[in-house]
Amino acid sequence: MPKLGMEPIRRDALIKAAIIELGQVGSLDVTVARIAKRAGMSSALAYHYFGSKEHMFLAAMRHVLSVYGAEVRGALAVGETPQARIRALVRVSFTGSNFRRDVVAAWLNFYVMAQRNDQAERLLRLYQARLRSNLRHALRPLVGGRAASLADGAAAMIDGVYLHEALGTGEPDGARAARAVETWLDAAISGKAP
Amino acid sequence: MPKLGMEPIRRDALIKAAIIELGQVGSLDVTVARIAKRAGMSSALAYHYFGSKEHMFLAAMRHVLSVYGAEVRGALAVGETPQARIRALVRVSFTGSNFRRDVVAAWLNFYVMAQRNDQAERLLRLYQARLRSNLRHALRPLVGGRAASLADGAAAMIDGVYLHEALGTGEPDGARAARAVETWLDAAISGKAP
Amino acid sequence: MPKLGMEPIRRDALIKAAIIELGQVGSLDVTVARIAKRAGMSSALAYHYFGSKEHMFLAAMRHVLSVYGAEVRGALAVGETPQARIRALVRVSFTGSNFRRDVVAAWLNFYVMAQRNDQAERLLRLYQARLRSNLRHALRPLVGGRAASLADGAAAMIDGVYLHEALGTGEPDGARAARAVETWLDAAISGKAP
Amino acid sequence: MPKLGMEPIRRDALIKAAIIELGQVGSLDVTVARIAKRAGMSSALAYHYFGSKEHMFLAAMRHVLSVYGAEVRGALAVGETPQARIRALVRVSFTGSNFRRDVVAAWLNFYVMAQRNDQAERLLRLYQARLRSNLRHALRPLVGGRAASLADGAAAMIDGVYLHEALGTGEPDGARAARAVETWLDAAISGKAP
DNA sequence: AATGAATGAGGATTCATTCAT
DNA sequence: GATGAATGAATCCTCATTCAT
Repeated sequence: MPKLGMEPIRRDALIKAAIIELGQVGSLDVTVARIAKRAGMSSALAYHYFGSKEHMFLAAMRHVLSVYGAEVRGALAVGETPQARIRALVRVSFTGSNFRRDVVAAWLNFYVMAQRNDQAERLLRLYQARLRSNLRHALRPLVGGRAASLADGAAAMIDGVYLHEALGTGEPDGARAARAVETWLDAAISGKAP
Repeated sequence: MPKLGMEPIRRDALIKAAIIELGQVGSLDVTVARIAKRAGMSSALAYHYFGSKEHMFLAAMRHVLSVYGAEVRGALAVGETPQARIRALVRVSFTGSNFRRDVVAAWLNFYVMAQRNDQAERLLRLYQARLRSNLRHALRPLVGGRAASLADGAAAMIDGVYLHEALGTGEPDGARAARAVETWLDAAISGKAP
Repeated sequence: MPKLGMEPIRRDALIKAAIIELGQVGSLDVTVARIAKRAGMSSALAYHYFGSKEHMFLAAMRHVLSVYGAEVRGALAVGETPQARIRALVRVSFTGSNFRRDVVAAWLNFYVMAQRNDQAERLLRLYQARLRSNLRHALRPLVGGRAASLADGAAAMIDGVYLHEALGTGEPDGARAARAVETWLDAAISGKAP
Repeated sequence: MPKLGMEPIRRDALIKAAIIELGQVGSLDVTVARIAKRAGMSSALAYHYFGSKEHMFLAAMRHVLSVYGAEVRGALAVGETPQARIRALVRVSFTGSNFRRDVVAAWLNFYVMAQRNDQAERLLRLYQARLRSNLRHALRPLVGGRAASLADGAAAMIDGVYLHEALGTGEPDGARAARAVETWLDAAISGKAP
């Protein structure tokens, strides 16, 4: 029997390396060879496991999204009041593994990829739909019929702030970012606008 | 006899072609040959005028930014009340040449480019600084000390909505986008949050 | 306990798979992995048994040739008159396992292989020499001194018809092919030409 | 104005180099780089002119076929009697540029290519159809209704002899090859077989 | 001013082959 | 006996870029 069970380990290493390279190089032009090297293997092996560069990036994207999704679920489970749940939803985007420099940069590239790759587009839409849906549910008890429109706005706001961070030098400041979104949300919630 | 004054015409054609290609292909991988072809000339001539692909993209970026800047100035000049000026600032981002499908996509790629190219980064920062500054000035009469923070928020919101449009299928809807931002701004202005 | 006698079974499966793939893909570019997969094993095992891709192809070639040779011997044993023996020699080439679509295509590739591989060339020459020799022996009672030249012609004719079938669409028609050769042989035998 | 009119020269050089390499290496695995080098240019230029390796091979094939076609037309124009025309048709296949060692080997590879490439298959069929048609026309005055079947036989015979030469060592002997075919044809023409 | 010609360098992808278990 | 793991070495193809004319 050969050495077994390498596949998940290798895939994982490649996905992580891809995200780091994506963040470092800042574009989808990252070489498969570079990613493989960072992951400690030959590029041929990377192909063996992913079949193509594109598939590798999609896997990386799925990984980022699933981590995000898991943290969202975790945060929602903890929040007891609607306010707490909203706060949690916002904070998750700007915390921990979702707000690391390289992950933020990777996101930006996923957006670019989504313009050409259907799979990527679908993933991105899915993420956005979930985010909006979660926000809507949390907002409804507070603002009733305005929930939908506020949720859309909050989602845009989150992504906008996120985008700004993709450009900043130095490590992004999640606390500040979250506060910016929350400030707006508070104002909007208590505001009269539809 | 050599044709006189061809230079600005050629440069312009290339810049416009670059933006269109950028929007169409959706990534910086557009080839110089394709751009030149669309602009009706050989790629060698493109190099003659711009020296490198990067310079060409930077010129395209500057073009987009300067069009935007001009429209902002025009809009500010017309607006008489602070409210009108804010409204104008927001609308400009989602109108006409600033909100065409390809321009939006080009913009996204400028963000990517800014992660590696200092010039591009500077241009983008400059744009953001100006946008914030303009918003601040317009907001001060209405919210006083909260102007700075509201301006930052509005800027993020604008870019966030813009980003969402970059992904949407079909032509982006500028009126809806502008309304989304304005709704938020109104709420924030009348809100109690800092 | 290790299974006993797996070797011949595995080798056989690989050889058969190689021929099928050769016929299907239509060139020597077939990958070892594909052949092994079709044969129901890992490519590593294919290497275990054959040492190299080339050896595997040579084995396949030998297999095809030996099947052919066996059928020739069988046919000759049955034929009682010279005419019957000639007829048998011709028919064998266009019957059964020697005239299956994939075998015909494989044959064509053996010709290509023979241009670079000495072993392959030797095998091919051997086959041709035997075919000619058999034809000569069968022809001698009928045409005496013209046997050698007629045998050469018949051999060329057989291969030419065979080649044409390798290109045809649909399953090759052995009966028609055999008849074409026989018609010529009959004419030549009764002809005045040397 | 740049250096002009290189295209036909380069294409020609590449086609010729491709045929030589094909004959030398003996398989379609010839590297584009090798061909380009032999033709005295970079492989990038080869791609510039042909777009792909496949297209280059197809062009080579077309070249070989068109040379052959031209020689056939020339030979037919000269032949005055049916016998002379038949003789000419046979001899052309075994003379000059159609019977050079490398060209013969190239042919063999065209057959292989035809198994996977539709264009190649079409070209090969076209060649065969024309050869048969020419033979039929020349044979009709001599054998009437048997012309079609004799033409098919002759075509197979020609290709068969040709195939045998692809394997021979040393320069092929065209005269002998032609004689072999002619002997058969004479016998068949004067024979009683249909 | 303008362009066809030309290439070096690089990157994705494939595959025969080896090896540890 | 059997195979997943692993890679070096190609090879195709692309493209930014340069240059002679």
